[in-house]
Amino acid sequence: MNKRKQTALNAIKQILHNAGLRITPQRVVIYSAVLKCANHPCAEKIYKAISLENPNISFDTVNRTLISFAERGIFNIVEGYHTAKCYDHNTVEHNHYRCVKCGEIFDCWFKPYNKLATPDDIPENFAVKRKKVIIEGVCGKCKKIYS
Amino acid sequence: MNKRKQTALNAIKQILHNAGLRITPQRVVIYSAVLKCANHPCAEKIYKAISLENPNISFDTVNRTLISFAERGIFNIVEGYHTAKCYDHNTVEHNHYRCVKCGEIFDCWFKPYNKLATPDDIPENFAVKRKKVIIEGVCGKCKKIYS
DNA sequence: TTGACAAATAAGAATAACTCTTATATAGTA
DNA sequence: TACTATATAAGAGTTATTCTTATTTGTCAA
Repeated sequence: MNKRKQTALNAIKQILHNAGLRITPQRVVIYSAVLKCANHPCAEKIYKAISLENPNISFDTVNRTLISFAERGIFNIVEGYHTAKCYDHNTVEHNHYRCVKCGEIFDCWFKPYNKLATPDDIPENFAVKRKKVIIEGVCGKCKKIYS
Repeated sequence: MNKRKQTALNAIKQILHNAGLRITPQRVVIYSAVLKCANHPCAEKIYKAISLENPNISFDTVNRTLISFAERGIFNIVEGYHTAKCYDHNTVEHNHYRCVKCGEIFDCWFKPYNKLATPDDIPENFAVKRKKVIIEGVCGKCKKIYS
């Protein structure tokens, strides 16, 4: 293992440790796979991505691991649309574009969306934690198909 | 049937007709049930609400009907969170509060959210249709339970 | 007003995405 | 190193659809 990989491995271990999670080979593999994945993968996608090199990691472990990562804030779950849960390894505040045809998610880094006003009709005793913006539309790929 | 009910029935028939859908007794029942329901019901909830008086309407019909209503803009599907699809009969532009503990949805009628700026990093060829705000937090009920 | 026929429905099977159960294994610490 | 709470694998179970097939029914055109 070269130096860069060693450093990355230590970083992962640190993150798991800080989250109060035991460091298992499965978790290291799953964490790395999500980081490596360009977009917002679901459990199935990660499972497929790792299973060739790690045929002994079960789907259940992938799913459970991703959920526990999300619960501890290591990843976020993308605001969903009744499809499989998708994970976002970038926990810096940002929003999402979403294609209503294919469900593809794109990041939106438009700053003003991070400082939206707080609404004036908050339900009784509702404690606001965060505000998210979803920009719905049709992506370039789907526009071609449907027009 | 009294006059008010007659008028309501005609209104439903008009809506279905305008949407290019055939007027069936099942659709009238399902449409009315969603209107009568206070919050944002899922197919299961509507099925349960109507099945006592209409034991011969199948769950599949309820589900299929709600989806076809949503496809034609009669209802909206609430931006979901990996639970059953929830429907919103109010198609006037508004946003939603969402309890991250129990998933309950509340309407947000804060006007400024209806005129958000268009972001400056729209992906190549992405056609923006609408922008939604989701205000995440913990509802009063759940705050009591978890504290 | 009555056929014709595309659309809609009921019932049950099939599927997708988890979620649980149980037995086994293993990190982390005492 | 031994112990024990955690974590894992494998497979069964659950939830929320979604599909298939046979049957029925709105709607329109004659």
